[in-house]
Amino acid sequence: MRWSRYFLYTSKEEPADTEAPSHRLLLKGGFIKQASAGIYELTPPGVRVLRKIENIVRKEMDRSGAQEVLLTILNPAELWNETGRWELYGRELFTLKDRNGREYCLGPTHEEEITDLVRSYISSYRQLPVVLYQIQVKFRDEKRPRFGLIRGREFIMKDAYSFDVDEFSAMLSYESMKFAYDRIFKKLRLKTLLVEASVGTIGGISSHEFVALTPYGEARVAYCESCGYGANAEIVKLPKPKEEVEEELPLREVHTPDTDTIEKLSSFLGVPARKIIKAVLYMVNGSEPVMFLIRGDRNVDENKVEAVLKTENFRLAEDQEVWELLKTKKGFIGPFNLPPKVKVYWDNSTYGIKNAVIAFNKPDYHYLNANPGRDFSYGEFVDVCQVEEKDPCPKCGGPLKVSKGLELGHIFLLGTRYSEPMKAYYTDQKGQEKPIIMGCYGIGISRCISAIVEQYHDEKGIKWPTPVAPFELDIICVNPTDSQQREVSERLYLLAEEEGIETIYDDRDQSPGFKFADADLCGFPYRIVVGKKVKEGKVELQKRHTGERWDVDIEEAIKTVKKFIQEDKL
RNA sequence: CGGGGUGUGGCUCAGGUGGCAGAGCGUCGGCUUCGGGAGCCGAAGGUCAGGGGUUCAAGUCCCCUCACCCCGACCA
Repeated sequence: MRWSRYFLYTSKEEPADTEAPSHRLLLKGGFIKQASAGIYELTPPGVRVLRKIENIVRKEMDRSGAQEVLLTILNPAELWNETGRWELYGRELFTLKDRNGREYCLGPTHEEEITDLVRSYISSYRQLPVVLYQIQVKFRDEKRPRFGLIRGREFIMKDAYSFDVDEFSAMLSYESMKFAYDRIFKKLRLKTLLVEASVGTIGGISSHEFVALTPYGEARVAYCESCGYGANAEIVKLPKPKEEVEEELPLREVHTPDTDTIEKLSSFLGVPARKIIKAVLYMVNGSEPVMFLIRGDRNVDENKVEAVLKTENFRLAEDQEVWELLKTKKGFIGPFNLPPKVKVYWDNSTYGIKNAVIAFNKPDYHYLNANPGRDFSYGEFVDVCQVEEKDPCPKCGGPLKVSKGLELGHIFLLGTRYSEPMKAYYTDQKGQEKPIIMGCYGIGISRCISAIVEQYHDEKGIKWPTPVAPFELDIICVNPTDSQQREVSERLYLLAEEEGIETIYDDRDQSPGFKFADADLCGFPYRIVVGKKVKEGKVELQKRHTGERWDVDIEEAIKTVKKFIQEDKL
C-alpha cells in the first residue's frame, strides 16, 4: 500500500479529552474516530487490526469445534419476554419500534436468539453437543462509556454458546472453551490472568474471566503469586480474623463533635481506624433498612452486599431516612436500640475486636472501649468486605495482590437459565424430554484492540505485535526527489509485496522527521529506511519493539524482514 | 444516578470589565529544503453547540435545551 493513497491520517496535535494511552494513541494514530459517546468508527488501518484479531479468534474457535453463525442485530421483544430479560435488562437495552409499533432491541448479547435458533432444529440427544459462535456488533446503553474502545456502547464481540445433554458434558465444552481462550490470548500476545468470577444473580454453575492487567480497567482482581489463585475481587471470601488479645478497658461515652467520617473520628480520638466499628445503612427495595457493621479501615463491597441481599435493588440511606429511623445522623449510627424493622449484619472483619469505638445513635457521641459480649452482642456474620492488598489468599493463606484489570473474555456455564423458559428441549435415549444445558462465552474483540495498545506502547506511539499489526513493514523513502532513493524504495516495495509481506510504503512528499514520527506512532513492527546510504548499497532496518537499527545490503533487506516476521508468528 | 467541567475554522486552543472573529497546526497555490513532526511568500476556510432573553450593540451577561469529557459509585 502506498501511503500517499492510503486512508490513514495521523494528527500532530494531542487529542483532547483522553485519559487512557490506548484511547489517545488510537485517535492520534488515525485508527479510530469518535462518532458519539462510546461509539467509534474504524478507519482502514483500524479495520486491518480488527480483522486480524477476528481471524485469530475465528481460527481458534473453529479449531475447538465451534461453528460460526450470524444472528440478527434487531431482535423482537417476544423472545426477550420469554426469559423475562426485556424487563430485567433495564435501561442498558437499546429499544425501538417498527412502523407497526412492534418492539425490538438492538442485541446486547444473544442468548435468546441462539436458543431460539437451536430449539427450532435440535430435538434429539444425537444432535448434541453443539457449539455455535458469531462475531458481531453489540449494543449496550452503558451508564458511563469511557476510554475509547475500552467501554463503548457499540462494540464488537465474539459470543459463543454451547449446548449439551447434561452437566458433565457441558463442563467439557466449558473446559475446551477455556483452552481455546488461552490459545487466543497467547496468539494476540496479550498477557491475561484467568480468574474465577461471580455467577451473578442469574445463577449458573461456573464462571471465569480472562483479565488483562492494565491501569485502565474497571475490574478489580485479586491473585496469589504463591499458589496461582485468581479471582474477581468481589468473590474473594474474607474469613473472620483471630480474636484480639487485649485487656478490656471500662466503657466510656465520649463527646465527638463533627466526626462524621472515620478519618475525622480516628484523628479526633487518636484511635486507629481498625479499632472503629462503622455502620453502613442501606435501604433495600426502597424502604427496608439493612445495617452492615464493618471495621473502620475497611470498605463495603457492594457486589458482596448484592450477594447477601439477593437483590441489586438497594442504595445507601439518605440523611432524612437516617433521622426518621434512628433519630441520628450519618457518622453516629450504631447497632443499639434499633427499631425491629432494621435488619443487622456483622461483617467478618468485626469479629474478635477489643476496646472498639462504636456509635450508638446519639449525635456527636461515641462509645470508647466497647467490647463484644460485655457492651454489645454480635448477630449474623456475613462477608461484605472489599478485598485489599495483603489479605489472605483463600487457597493458601499467602498475601494477595490486588490489581485493576480489563475484562477481555468471560466464560459462563449457564445451565438451563435460557433453555428452560424458552423450552429448548431434547429427547434423551429413554425418550424423555429434557432441557438443554447451555454455556456462553464472550470475547470483547474491539476491546482487545485497546488492551493490546495498553500493553504495547511507549511515549512515541503504538508497538503492534506482528500478528495483529495493520502492516508488518513500513518502507520510508527519506528523499523522494532523489531518483536513486526513489528507485530503490519502489523496488523494495514491489519485492516485499511479492514476498507476501504486508507493507505500507511511505512515498509521501513529507520531511523525513514527519515520516519517522508517523512510523513510530502507528507502530509498524519493521521499518526499512531508504536514505543516503543507497549510494553504498545499504538501507537501514529498524525494529519498532526494541528500537534496534542496523544497515543491511539492499538485496538482503526484504529477506531479513521476512525471516523476522516468520519468527514473530511462531 | 449524582457531582464537576467543556463546547469558537478540519485539529489544538486564545478571545479581562459587552464594541469589526483570532493564533498555531492542517488544507490550497508558489519558491526553497530533504535522516527525527522543515523555511519563506500568498490564499481559502466561521450559524462562536442550539433556542430564548437583557441591550443601541452579545462569542462575552441571564434562562432553557442539547452534546461531549472527567470524578464518584470509596460512605456511616
